[in-house]
Amino acid sequence: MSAAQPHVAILDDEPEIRRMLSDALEEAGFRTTSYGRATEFEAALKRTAPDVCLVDLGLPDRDGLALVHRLALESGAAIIIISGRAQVQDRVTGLELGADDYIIKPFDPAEVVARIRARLRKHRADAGPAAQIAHFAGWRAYFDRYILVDAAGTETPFSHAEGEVLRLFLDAPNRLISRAQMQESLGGAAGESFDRAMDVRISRLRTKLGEDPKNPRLIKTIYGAGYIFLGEVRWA
Amino acid sequence: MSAAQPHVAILDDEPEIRRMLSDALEEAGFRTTSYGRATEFEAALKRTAPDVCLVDLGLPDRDGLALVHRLALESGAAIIIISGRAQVQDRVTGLELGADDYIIKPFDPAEVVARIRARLRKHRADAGPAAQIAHFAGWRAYFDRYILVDAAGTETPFSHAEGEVLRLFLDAPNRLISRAQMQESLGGAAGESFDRAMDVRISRLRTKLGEDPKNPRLIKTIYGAGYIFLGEVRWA
DNA sequence: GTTGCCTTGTAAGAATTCGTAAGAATTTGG
DNA sequence: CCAAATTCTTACGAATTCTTACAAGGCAAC
Repeated sequence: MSAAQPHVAILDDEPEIRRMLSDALEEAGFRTTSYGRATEFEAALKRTAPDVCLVDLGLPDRDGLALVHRLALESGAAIIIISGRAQVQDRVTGLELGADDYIIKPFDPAEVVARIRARLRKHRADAGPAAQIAHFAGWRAYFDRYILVDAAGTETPFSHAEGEVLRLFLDAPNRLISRAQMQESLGGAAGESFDRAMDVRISRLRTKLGEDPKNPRLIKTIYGAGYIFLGEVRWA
Repeated sequence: MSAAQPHVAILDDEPEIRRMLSDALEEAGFRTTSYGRATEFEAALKRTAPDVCLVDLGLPDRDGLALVHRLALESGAAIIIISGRAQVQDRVTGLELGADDYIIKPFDPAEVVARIRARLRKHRADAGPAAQIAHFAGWRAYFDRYILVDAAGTETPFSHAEGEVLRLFLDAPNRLISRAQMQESLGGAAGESFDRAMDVRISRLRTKLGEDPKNPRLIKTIYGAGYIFLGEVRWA
């Protein structure tokens, strides 16, 4: 896969549609090349290897499905069919022949972008799942390694239970989280375990974050309502 | 990925739809498990790792999109949303949150099958033919010769049982693997053999990898949840 | 066939994690 | 300022997991 700007190749015989797609895709941060005929397209494939191919089936100069089939076998790119043929049978055969997705005309460019992103994301994820790291208030939380790192670089391990609470906070900073919400998000089954278990989890988490019990700066208690995590959080 | 029969997990609150999907999928050669509630589904995920998850967004007991998001981060499975909400915006957010595909109700089972196949096909193609050599954290593991080689070139043999565990880890690095999942992937028969056998395998593997028991850097224990293998893995 | 080495599972004691209980501290309302 | 409710923290115990030790089984060399 190309580095920063994934390359999307567009094959459609209608210039308007090519234009619409390339505009939307470039705005979304992709590099695009467009072709109106299958022969041009195939010639270009010999020079460059796009990450994604958007192929319209209704081509004047070649059978679209055959082209898709060849692409699927020979190219490593993700192949997305765009077609006016909306029958289920069309979609099934397109997918069976090797397409990775099938979008029906008329389409919304936003959905095309989202589907392309989904394909690329999975591609990348297979190489190695993105590390889940959160930065906040001088801390870094590595959820895959279960450690906290402070500004000085000191590592502090945290347990799974503590990590669940921390993740909940970091996913919704500066927002009140009621005790009931926590129970539901974490404990799973409702109302079983003792309320105090949650307190203890939070208490232990606060200790590891070096909070002053008298004056917590990160995890604040809202008496009678719940908790709130203060600070700016950046996920990487 | 599981061997011959890929495993598809179905989460939908309507029994009729579950039935229709599982029938179609099993006829197509998949193994299926069905769940009507998110809690059941999540509990099952701790025991087994499906290859594909079909998730209905209209769940009674949990926010479907939040569930999809968590799945995308924590599970290696392909995630396909099935939903009655047909707006483009719904589809875009679903895909942005980590879904690999979005199918609108009412759907044709044949298309669902085709889309699942498309996901699995790409998955497998990326994985390529079973590689025999893995590089990670300065080590090289030669699975065909049952040998570990460290950065200095020193060779350490490992046994078949140890190799099974190691391969499981290297196939899904930086991802939590529950004890139950390991049993299913390795032990074959469910629940018979003593739990401790797995511990001992891991313990021996850790020893060969020169792990510090107090502070393991490669194979981490997540109390009550399972194990996680840390590091970048490259197969050759 | 026997010996010896290697692999694997089982058992038992040690260590870690997490939930519970109980007393202390804090906040709210009057 | 006092009483009641809520929350915090410490200590303890149950459950889970780690490691070491030992025994059973397999395989190769002799």
